[in-house]
Amino acid sequence: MAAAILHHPAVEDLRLEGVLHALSDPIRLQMVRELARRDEPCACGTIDVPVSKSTRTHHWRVLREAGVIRQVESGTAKLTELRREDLDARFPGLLDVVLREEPASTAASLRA
Amino acid sequence: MAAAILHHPAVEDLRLEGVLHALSDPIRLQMVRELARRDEPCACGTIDVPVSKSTRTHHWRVLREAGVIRQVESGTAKLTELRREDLDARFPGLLDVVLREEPASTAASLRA
DNA sequence: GATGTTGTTCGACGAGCGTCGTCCTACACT
DNA sequence: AGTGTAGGACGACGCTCGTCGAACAACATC
Repeated sequence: MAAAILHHPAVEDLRLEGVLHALSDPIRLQMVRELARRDEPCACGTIDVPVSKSTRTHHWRVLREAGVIRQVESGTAKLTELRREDLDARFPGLLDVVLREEPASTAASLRA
Repeated sequence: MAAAILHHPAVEDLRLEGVLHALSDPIRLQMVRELARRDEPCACGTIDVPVSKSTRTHHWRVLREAGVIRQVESGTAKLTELRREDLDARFPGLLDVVLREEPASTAASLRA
């Protein structure tokens, strides 16, 4: 791993399409929500999703390159966290929408 | 066209992933923004985007099936409008984020 | 009825995405 | 040193997506 420089887009380079696309996958949405729930940098391996290890790596990269998360290496682990401030600065309200949506709750309450 | 019944998902059936995916394409984003600017049902042919006619039809269908727009036939034309209230009810703030983003403005102002 | 306008349908094509398994690298710990 | 652990790199596979042109359908208008 050799402390490779991980590519993170600058705040002003965040593209709305990219962020929306990154968030439009169920697995990635799950990852982001779990990340938000913890509210502190954590090893990405500790967030489990029903896909293989390499697929997980792929999703983390998509999220990182879209600017949704930030990752820093720490030993063998890779600490991952949401870029809350950056996202809020660039697309105010977007993260709130995504995180407010409880998986299979709002729909049910609307139906009732 | 024979007054075919156009499929529109009910409010409670709107899925966040679907809406995000529908909005993650530059062309569709452009369509939605123009639709919002006009703020009234208008023939979808009057909104021009740099793609062919059939591609346009494709994009309108994606937006409709995701629940972003509503279309009703009127003669040979097809009146199209944003489902503002439905989107605001289901995903409060999302539409605001998408519409606030002026293409190539916020980034520039942040850079300055 | 002939022509024009609006929009759809139907393949087709290339690119990208999500997924996987396997191998590899780097650090940690005994 | 040897073993374990966290994660990446690579190649492959099938599917979906965005795109197009050509042909078609329905209505309007002359």
